[in-house]
Amino acid sequence: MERYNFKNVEKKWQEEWENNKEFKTKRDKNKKKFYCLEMFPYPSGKIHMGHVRNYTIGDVLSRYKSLNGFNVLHPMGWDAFGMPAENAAKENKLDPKKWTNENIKTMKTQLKKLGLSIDWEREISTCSEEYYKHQQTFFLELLKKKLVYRKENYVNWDPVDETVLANEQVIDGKGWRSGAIVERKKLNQWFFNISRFSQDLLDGLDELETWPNKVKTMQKNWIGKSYGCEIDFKIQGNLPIKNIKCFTTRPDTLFGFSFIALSTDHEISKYYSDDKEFIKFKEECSKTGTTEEAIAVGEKIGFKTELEALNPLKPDEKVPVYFANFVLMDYGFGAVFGCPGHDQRDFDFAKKYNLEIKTVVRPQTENEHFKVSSEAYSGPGVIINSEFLNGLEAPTNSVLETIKILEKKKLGKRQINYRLKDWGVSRQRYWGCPIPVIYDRSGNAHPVPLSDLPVKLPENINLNVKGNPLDHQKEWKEIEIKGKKYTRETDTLDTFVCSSWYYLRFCSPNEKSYGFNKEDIDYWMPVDQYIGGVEHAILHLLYSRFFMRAINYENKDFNIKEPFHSLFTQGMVCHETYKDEDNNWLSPMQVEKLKDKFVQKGKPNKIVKVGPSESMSKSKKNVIDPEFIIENYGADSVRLFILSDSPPEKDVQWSERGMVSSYKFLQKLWILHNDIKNKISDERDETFNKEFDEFINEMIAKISNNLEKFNYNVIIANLYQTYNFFNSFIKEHKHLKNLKENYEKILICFLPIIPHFINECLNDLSFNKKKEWPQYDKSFLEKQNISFVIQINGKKRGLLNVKKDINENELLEMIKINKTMNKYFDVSDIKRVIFVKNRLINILLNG
RNA sequence: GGGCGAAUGGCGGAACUGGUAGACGCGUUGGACUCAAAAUCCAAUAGUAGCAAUACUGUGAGAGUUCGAUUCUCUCUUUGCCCA
Repeated sequence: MERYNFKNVEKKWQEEWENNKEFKTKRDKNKKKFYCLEMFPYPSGKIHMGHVRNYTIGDVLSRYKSLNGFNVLHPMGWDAFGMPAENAAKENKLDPKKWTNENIKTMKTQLKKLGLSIDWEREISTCSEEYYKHQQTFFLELLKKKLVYRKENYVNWDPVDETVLANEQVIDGKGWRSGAIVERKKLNQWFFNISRFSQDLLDGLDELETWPNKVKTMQKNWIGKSYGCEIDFKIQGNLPIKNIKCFTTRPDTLFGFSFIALSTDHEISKYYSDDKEFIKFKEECSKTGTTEEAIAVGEKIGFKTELEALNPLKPDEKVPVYFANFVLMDYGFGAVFGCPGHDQRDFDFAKKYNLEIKTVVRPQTENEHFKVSSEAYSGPGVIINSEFLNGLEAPTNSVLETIKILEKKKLGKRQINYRLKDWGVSRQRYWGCPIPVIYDRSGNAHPVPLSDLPVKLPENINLNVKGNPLDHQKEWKEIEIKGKKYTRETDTLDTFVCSSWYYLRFCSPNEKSYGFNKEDIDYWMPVDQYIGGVEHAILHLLYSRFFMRAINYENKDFNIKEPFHSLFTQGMVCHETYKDEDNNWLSPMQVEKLKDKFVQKGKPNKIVKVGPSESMSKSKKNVIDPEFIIENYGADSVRLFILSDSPPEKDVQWSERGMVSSYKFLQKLWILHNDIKNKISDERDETFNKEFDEFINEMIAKISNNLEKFNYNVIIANLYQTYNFFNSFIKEHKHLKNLKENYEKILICFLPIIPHFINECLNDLSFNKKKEWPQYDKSFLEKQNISFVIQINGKKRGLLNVKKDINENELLEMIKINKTMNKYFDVSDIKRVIFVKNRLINILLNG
């Protein structure tokens, strides 16, 4: 027998699969389809362990489904536009396209070495013209449906890099690259009208039964539906302003009203456009970021107007009106009524400007003399100091009641508000999908004619310029159509747009005329199982759900709303972190363990500080290179290990030891396989052994069940159990009936996990039937003898091996005469007996 | 501050609808093989007491429901994630 040579075996089967086009998928109406999709990777250079885990999980499922007779679609592609390419290209004076395509090539080779059952003929790349051409068509369709529009909006602006930053690129109010203090800047940008579907996106969540609740809750909170009230405040003062509309979720605290705060963009600001103080104030405001957190944490500042507002419920009461930096124009009407007693932001503001702080809600545990002191009270309670609202339960009844009163008096009306804002898709960057719009001389936007699509990205351009490189491309930017001069839109689309519909493209990767083909979509969609990281729980998944609705909108042909039927979010791959004496990060490759301490490799006196295990990241150097691991241990070993230690939805700890033991286990399995093979060929005069058949059938049932439930770590335990069973039981029994048949069945059970190894074993047994998921025989699951649990007073006192379906009396008689049992009790003391058929008996005694 | 989840040996984790807690792996210990080590194989491994049979304790803490709770309910502690 030869040692198991994973290098030869894996190479052999990967070539075989490729040559036979084993995973090529075609539409087939006679077969049930299964669309398994993992979130496609960003081609950053090399694959990382997170990819290995994600794609192994998907591969196990795909292979399992196809063994079960499904027509499985399991594609792969590249989320290929985006900043890293542009930044890398800038730094190394490269072409982003070339950089990206080279990375794709490398990563594809690496993924293939994992032995994934992917239909590579469907490979797509979002930065290819064939892909973004269709995306531009979609953009124009949405424009036509008025789901895309242009408006001025604030962005995080890095004044040094002259670029827009996403919220997560703003760290402590500074640009992540330049370190410059980020400003608020107004820019004209394109928006997708996602908020039009707020309610529908919320309702749709209920249908997604097989999504993790966690993700659904996150989306729900993100959409942020709130019931509230629009209140019309009467205004007095020397400006031609009669009233100001505010939105509030807490109209019940109106008696605690002590100011109105306006966004600096509120229409009233036009009366102050020449006021130097106001201009200065507005500048000051623009220094606070636009995130909700920045606003909550930042200092609240205000600018007092000459206006006064009247309390609608108490018309003799007048309060000041301010402009304030914590009010944004996007929320409500850009105006809020301030109730410092019960809102922390209002409280901070009132303290600063010495405004009255009234207490109008008391906690249940306090009496009506309760007074808000050091901070606002925003919890539930009872309304006080509010005349006719006193005693109402807040915020439940009190809100409804107040709205009723306001509506009756025509001072306000009930309103629903959503936190979800429209999706700004303009990015001032080169490496993205060009927005297919041109502007005439007066600045009006026009769609690029469909026949002129795609609007291609210019190549070989200088990226080392300030701002958007496309802005500097005169010959690209300025065009002439029918003698009229236009300029192109130089912003490109957010890369989230690309990933919002790629799952449709996989169904028809070669369709030339449109982004997808109707028949393909009808057959393949929706994605049956989507697998990816929980970090995309909100944006990517919400945008994809929006995109389906947007295509669906006013389109009778297209009836799928939810793109992903089931969702599975896998955990991260973690590793300990290491630092040297000077707090520089060290990679695991630079560290070794000497007895119980960690030192730098080859330097026994250089002690290494061991930090907590964290998600693998380049910045902390706690990464393990999958290619290196595959090279040394083989794909099957890696697949086995990455699934074995933790449930897929939880974080997994990378461990060198665990990896090695998975590798060794395969070696042991190969030895066992050869023993069994010899035995099969030796077999004469076969005897039937029930225990053997029972084990196999039970195991198949367990594995099937565990596969359906994503308990992949338990399947590895099942594999070890199976190994142990064969290793002892089979060796002791010479002539077993069904040995070959049962062994083949159980091999197929593990094929999804370690496909190369299992294929090799089956091949070695000259297995040439169609590979199908084994069915188990239920009759073997019901055992004839049962290990009955005997409890006395609820305490387990022993086990009794008895025949199946034994009745209470029979069993009790057996216990009474059983020496090890009857010493625990006196028959006359039996008070009550609880009997659970085929499982347990509990004898309760007096005293 | 709000929402959601989690807590089981030295470690990662099993446990079907409330019914034998700790499957399986790692680690550790002992043994075999070896001049020795590595590798491999065998055995033990929740804790306490005991040579042992066995007994008692035990699923973050405390209560409750139940013949019986890791599982259900309530309170608390710690912790993770998301939002603020």
